[in-house]
Parts: sequence; structure tokens; C-alpha cells
Amino acid sequence: MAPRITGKASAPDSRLRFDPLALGLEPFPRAFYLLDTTRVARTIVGAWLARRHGNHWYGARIVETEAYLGSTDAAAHSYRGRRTPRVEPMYLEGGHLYVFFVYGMHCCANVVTQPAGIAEAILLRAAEMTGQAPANLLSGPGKLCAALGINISHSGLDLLADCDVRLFQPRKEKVRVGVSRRIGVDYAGDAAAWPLRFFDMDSDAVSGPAKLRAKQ
DNA sequence: CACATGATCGCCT
DNA sequence: GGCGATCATGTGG
Repeated sequence: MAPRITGKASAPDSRLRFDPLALGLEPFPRAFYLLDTTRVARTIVGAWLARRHGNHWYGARIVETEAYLGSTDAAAHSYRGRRTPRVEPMYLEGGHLYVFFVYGMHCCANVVTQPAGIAEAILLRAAEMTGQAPANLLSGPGKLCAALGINISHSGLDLLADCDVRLFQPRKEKVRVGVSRRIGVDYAGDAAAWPLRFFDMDSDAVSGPAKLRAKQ
């Protein structure tokens, strides 16, 4: 049986090297991931996504997210309770990772929220590593996964366990968070217009048309 | 800026 | 068999 296609090589971009411990970053507690999904999506703007590869850590500061609200959200993979092997990680307890493969060449990473059995998640759309990497390296969900070497093999991982992908709280800073409709879900009817996309208004790494970068 | 298109293939109906 | 939670590139205004 041929190995499953994962979309990208697993090595992260060397420019994303960093040390979460030296920076004093702290992980989110489990309870955080059980809060309202929309609120979690907003709070994650400014948080740090980290990936371990070999003896090193690589990471970036998240600057754009989208909330997907489960069975009642026509844009969500779990719409109407759809439950297939691919989507299964969305049904795990909040704090797990859900990664899917699309368009034959890209992976997209999500942070699962809510108690086990409620399939809501937050798509990580863009991130930055100012001063170390160009602003366009992680400016889009597919590019974010490619740069950090995140692929299907990471789907289902627990961000709070001793595994290779982690999420840390933002450092003390105030982030101006803009809101807009979600990108790439025009097929979802009314849900396509829901204001569930959140982004750092002061970041150059946010993806999507400039039209959707104005505040609320 | 707005569209339009090709690449590429797993997933679901 | 059709399409997608994308991206890069191309055209035209």
C-alpha cells in the first residue's frame, strides 16, 4: 500500500527557528479551548504556533484565524454532523489539531474547540516571524502549513500533550483585531457572510483581499 | 483592483 | 464524476 500523500515535506523553514521556553511563552490551559469558539478564534490572534523537528523548535505568531461552528455552519466540514475519517479529529476534545488536505496540494491546520463530540474548530490562516522571515512566507493557510512542515500526519495531535505541535499564549501586548466574513466559503449560503474571520490589523502577513482588512 | 485559470488529487455523493 | 476552508500567475480596467 502506497504511503499516504501529505502534501509537503516535513522539514520546517529554517528561518522560523525559535525557542518558546527562552521567550517565556506559556501554553493555553485545556479550559481555554472549551470557551466560545468565536472568542477563542479572536484570542488566538497574537498566539504562537510552534513545531518541533529533531532537536529544534520552529514557530510563528498567528495573525489571522477563522471560526468554524460545527453542525449548524454550512462552511464547516462537520456541517449537519458529518462524521468521516477525515473529519474525525474535529470531534475530539478542544485543544487537539485537525489538519486536512485540499486542492490536491495544500494542507490546512485547525485548532479544535469545545468538549469531545462537538465538532467546532479554528482555521489558522496566517502567521508571521517578523525580523526572521518575509511577511509572505506564512500568509495563507496552505503556506502556513508548508512553512512549518505541518501535514496530515499531525491531524489529531493533542496540543497540550508532549507532541511536536504546540500553541502558546500571546505575549503581553495589545492587538488590534479586525473582523470580516470568511474567505473561500462562498458555497456556504448565508453562513458565508458570518463575521467569523479575525486578523491583526497591524500585521503585513494577513492573507486575502485588502477589501477584507478594514475594521469590522 | 477584479477576475480567470491551471495545478493536482483525496474525499464524498 | 465533481469539487474543494489554496496559490501563483496572467489578463484587463
